[in-house]
Order: sequence, then structure tokens, then C-alpha cells
Amino acid sequence: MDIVAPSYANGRSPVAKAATIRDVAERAQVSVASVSRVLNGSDAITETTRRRVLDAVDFLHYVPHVGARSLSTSRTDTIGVILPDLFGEFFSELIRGMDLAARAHGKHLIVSSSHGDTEETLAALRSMRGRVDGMIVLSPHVRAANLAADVAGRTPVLVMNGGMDETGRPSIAVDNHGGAVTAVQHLIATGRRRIAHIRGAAGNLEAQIRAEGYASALVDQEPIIVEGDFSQAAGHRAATRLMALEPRPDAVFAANDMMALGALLAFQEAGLRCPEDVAVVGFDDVPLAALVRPTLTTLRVNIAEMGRRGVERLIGLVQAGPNADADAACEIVRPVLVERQSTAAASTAGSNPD
Amino acid sequence: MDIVAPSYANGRSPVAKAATIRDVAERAQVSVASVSRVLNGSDAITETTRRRVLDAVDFLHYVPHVGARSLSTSRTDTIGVILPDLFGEFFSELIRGMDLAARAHGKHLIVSSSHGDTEETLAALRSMRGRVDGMIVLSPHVRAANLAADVAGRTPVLVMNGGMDETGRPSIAVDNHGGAVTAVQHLIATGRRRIAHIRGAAGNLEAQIRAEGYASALVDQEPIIVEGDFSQAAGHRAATRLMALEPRPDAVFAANDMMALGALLAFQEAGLRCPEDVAVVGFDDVPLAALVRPTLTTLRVNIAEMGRRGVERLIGLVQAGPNADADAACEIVRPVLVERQSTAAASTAGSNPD
DNA sequence: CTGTGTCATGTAACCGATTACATTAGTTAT
DNA sequence: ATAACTAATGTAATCGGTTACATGACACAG
Repeated sequence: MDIVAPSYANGRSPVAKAATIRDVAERAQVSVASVSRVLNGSDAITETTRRRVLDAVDFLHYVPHVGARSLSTSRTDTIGVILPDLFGEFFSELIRGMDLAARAHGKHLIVSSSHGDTEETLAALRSMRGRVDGMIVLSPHVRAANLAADVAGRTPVLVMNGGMDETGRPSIAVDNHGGAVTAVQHLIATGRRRIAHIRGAAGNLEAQIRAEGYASALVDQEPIIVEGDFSQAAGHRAATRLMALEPRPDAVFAANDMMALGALLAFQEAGLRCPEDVAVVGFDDVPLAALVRPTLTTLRVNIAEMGRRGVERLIGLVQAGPNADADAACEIVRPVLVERQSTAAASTAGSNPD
Repeated sequence: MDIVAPSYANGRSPVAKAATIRDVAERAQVSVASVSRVLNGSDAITETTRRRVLDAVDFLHYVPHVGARSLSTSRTDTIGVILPDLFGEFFSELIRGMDLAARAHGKHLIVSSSHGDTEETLAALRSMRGRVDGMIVLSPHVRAANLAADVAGRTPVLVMNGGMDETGRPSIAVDNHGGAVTAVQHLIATGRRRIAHIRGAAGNLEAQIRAEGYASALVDQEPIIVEGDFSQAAGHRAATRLMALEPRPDAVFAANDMMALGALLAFQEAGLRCPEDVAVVGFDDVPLAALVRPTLTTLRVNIAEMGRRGVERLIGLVQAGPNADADAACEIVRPVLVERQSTAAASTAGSNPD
């Protein structure tokens, strides 16, 4: 008695393995090379062949094995993004922009987020190595960012948000200094004479640079700086301390919008009017900034655009290969001032000759 | 005259290709099998061998080729996440939770976002097929979510946020109906008698279910529903229309926090007091909800936790393989009411016997 | 009719890991 | 001393694509 394998109408057993390029070739009665050519759009292929291949692909639900492809082409068509601990809106905007650009170039995005310290960031980076054609490292710590570029080995790395980079690595940075100067000058132009600053988190490079920008733009006054950590609560506490000063500042430049909002609330709770008694400027232009009353003057960075740009430059780096040092520049993104109610010109300005 | 290849101190030419497992084996004086075993922590290996291999790995900066590995193991250790158009905070919270869980299991996350319509979502999904071990599809359109699961073929798919799913696919959903009922009951319990609803975007399943929940929880009143689209501006417009009604509603349940905020602002601009004249409830508990004045009562969903859970279930599905239909359940996440100022009990409640 | 060139297609050697199976060395029992 | 077993390591097949090169068909010139 012969024992035969059961046969199925569709010619495949119930726990069939995924179809391979050879299965497709067989069904289409062509060679694997032709299948590959059709699928990669290269070379000259007869219309008949193309049709036959596509039909077979369709019938077998063939999906090329990415690993196999990457093995022979040594490309992964994937780029990695390493993010520091998330910051709400900023994060999704950035990813949105990146994804848009990536998809436009047929690339995929691997993300790894919430990395508190440098060591964790490096671990994430290591685990991504070999899995991506290039990486974008967002880190407010220069040290981490630069280490990252070293650890990456031959994988191209684009550093973002790490502050102006003088090490000649490809990078994109926000002009935090210029932004801070703009904020202070705007406050001066609208008549404020005692301008305080609520700093961002200690050890954060961007916080550092914004504070320096603030200090450098002051005229006829000493810096008044209180510590913060980018959180709304910190802004609230800082504002409380500022109100206790004598004389009280007539304007506050906070290192980001969330702290500016915290300060705004603290002032309102204390009965101070904004902008009449004290003006407030933030940084980032989170959507919320336009929704609170008074609406918040701030410095706007087009985050999605920055993400898009980052991906495109990285793709450039990947294509250039290791030979081209061509694109080692640091690209600067300049924030623009968005004037809103919180800094409307004080009508009493100028009454104080000091 | 002999022509010899130039030799370098490190034994590698300047444009060296990445080291392979064979290079490591050679340098460590062991076989590739041993190297593989050391690197994958399997089997019995002498301490000497392990040491030798690790040294060689270190020296050569060896990084396993992920494609090759995936080719032989037919795993990618990657999971795909397909997101609809982003919604700020929600998105980053979700990814944070997912990434945490993924990393804990040594998996990577490929994300694809900003998919307006069904067709785009499917395209994203197709391009991910074969590149991931499983996918999580977030879609407010049931149709899209279900199509997705079909298109995916043998790749496991977990549907999230698609509303209660009766098709028996593995899924995780927010109890939108229950949440809406909770909101309305809370408003009734605090003395409101004319409760209006600002709907979410037309065609959005969650919006639909919340509206139904709202209507079903009402007692002694007809539904009062105005259209919205989840945006703050829509909330503002809707509130304006509600204020024109006679008699005016004394409470509003908005389908999300952003619309609730828009409504809040509109009421304040019109001189209405909240919660005294009109109470407001939102949905989501975005960070902002606790920051505005009055602080906003809302329904809180632990988004990061939901993301974490999603990844863990998907990993379970992947490991179970195609045989196990075990986990085809729809898991429900119940939002909890967060009581804040915007619905503080109206002191005038009960004065109206109607 | 033969030579030459062009175009479509096929054959088979890679890419770099994993792992079944084979082999060797070392230990213990008889 | 030999058999029988175990533990550590090695050999080579395999995964599924891409692509250099070989082949074959056909057109056209001489």
C-alpha cells in the first residue's frame, strides 16, 4: 500500500512556508533572475514575462525576504532614530516629519526612545548597529552625541539637537543662542527693563546655550537667572521666586513653553496681570502656546521640517558612502519669533527712567 | 619585480569591509559554530573559548549581520507599528510604552505614521510585510483595521483602538462606550440636567461610540449633539452654537480634551463661568488638562501602559505561531474618571425641578 | 550563408549567519 | 585495556535573495 502525501487544491500544505523567489520562478515558468529583475524594475524585461511573474507573485502572496535581500545587497533600507526621553508634542512632530521623508525615499524608520542617560543611549545604539543603514541621534548631551558617532563605527550618524557642533560631524542644530537673543531683544523693544530668565535642566546643553544667549543680549542690567528643568511645575516655582524679588522683574524669558506656562499661571494666581505687569516669552511654540490666555509669545521651530531635513541628509550620507567627507557641516535652524498677547507692549513702559 | 598588496598595522585595508563571523573565528582560532554559540549564549562553551571569541569580537568590532541571521532563523526581532495621523501627546505616550516593552524583550520597533486614508495605511502595511515578525495596527476605522489583518497574510496582527472588535481578531480597545457613560453619569450626579455632547470626527469609530454612550446614559432629556472633529477650534465653534440654544445646556461632554478646551475658552470669552454656569468634561487626559484653569475633568486612559500591553500581546502571538488561536480575544481598557475643577458640583443644582 | 551585435533570459556563485550532524577528547565503568 | 558515554568543538548544508557571466534567439549587413 502506497502512502502518499495528502494533496490540496491550492497545491500547498496547510502549514505552508512562505513562498520564495524560486517558487515564483517555477510557477511563472521563468528563471529566478527574471523574477528578481521584474521586482526590482531593472533591466529589460518582456511585457509577457513581467505579466507572468506578477501573476505568480500575486497568486502565491509572495513577499521577498528582507533578510536575504539585505544579505546580498548589504543594505537594509532602514534608518534608526535614537531619542532622548520624550517630550510630548516635540517628539511626534519630529517623527512625523522623519517618517514622511523616509517613506518618500522608500526607507523605514526604527525608533528607540526614552533614554535617560548616556549609557542607555549607547546601548540602544549598539543594539541598532548592523540593523540600519544610518542613524539619527538626538541628544541634548554633546558627550553622548559624540560618543554615539564613535560607537557607530562605519554606520553614518547624523547628530541632531546637540547644539552647535564644532567637531565637524554632520549635524543639525537649533540656533538656541540666536533664539534667546531674539527673545530678549523683543522684550527690550517692547519696553521691559528688568528681564529674568528661567533656565532649562542643568546639564542640558540647549538650556546652557539659551541661558548664555539671554545673558549676552541684556543691556543696562545684570542677569537674573533661576533654575528650572523644563517642566511646568518648575516654571511655577521659579515664577514664585521671581515675584519675591525687589524690585520685581517686568519680564520673563523661560527656556521652554511649558515653564513659561507654569510661570504664567503662577503670576495669575498671585494677581499679577500679563502682559501689563509682567511679560512672558517661551521657546518651542507647542500647540498649547496659542491656546492659553493670554496667548504665549514664543520662538517657533518647525520641528517636522527639521525631522524631514534630518532624514534627507542622512540618506545623502548613506549614499555617499565612507569616502565622502563632503557633508560634514552643521546645519543651523533659526527659530522665529511668534508675537502673541503675553508680550504686548506695556502701556506703562518708559515711565521708569531707570 | 613583485607587486604586493600594501600591508597595514592592523591587518586590514583602509576601506575594509565589516568583519564576518568567519573573521572572528579565524582570529579566535575556533570554528564559526563556537563563535555563534558564544554570541547566542547557547550550549556548553569552555570559559577559554568564550574569552577568546569575545576578545576577537572586540578587536574586530564585529557586529553580526542582521540580514544573514534573519535568513537562517527566519525571525527579524522587529515589530511594526502602523499609526493613523498623529495626535500629539497620545502618540508619544503610546510609542514610549511600546518601546519600553519592546526593548525589554530585545525587539525593535519600526514605525510608520501619518496615514490619512485606508489605502495609505494598507500601503504602509504591505511595505512592512516580511520586515517584521508582527504588527500593531492602530486605526480608528474598523474597515481599515480588518483589511490590514487580511493583507498581512501570515504575519500576526494586533489591532488597537479600532473599537470593540467582534470579528475575533486579537485586539485591544478602549471602552469608549463605558467612558462616555461614566462622564454623563458624573455630570448627572453633580446636578446637571441639560447635558450636551460635542462629537468627534465623522467617520471615526471612536467618535461614534462615544456619542452612542452619551445618548444611552441620558435620563429625562433628549440628546443635544453638535458636530466636531477633535480639534480645539471645533470645540470652540461647537460651544458657540451651544450657547445660542434656549434653554442653554448646563454641561458639555466633549469627545476629547482638545475640544473640551476649545469649549472652555469659548465659554470664558462669552462671560460664562465654569463650572458654575456650565460644566465641561473631556476625554483622554492629555497633560494639558491639568494645566488649564479651571482644570479639566476628563477620562483617563493610561496610554503608555496600553502600548506596553500591546507589544507584549503581539510578542505572545508571534511566539505562539500560526497554530494557536488561543489569544484571539479583545482586551478592553477602561478609562477612569479624573475629577477636576471643571465639573465641581454646581451649588445651584437642584433648584431647577425639571 | 555567415558573422556580428543586441536583447532577453538562464545558471550558479555569492552574501553571512545558524545548526544538524560528525568528530574528537576526556571520563568512568567493566 | 576497552567499551560506553558525555562534553566541547568542528564541518558543511541551508536559508532566499542578487547579479556577473553565459547562453540563446533573432535581426541585419555583407
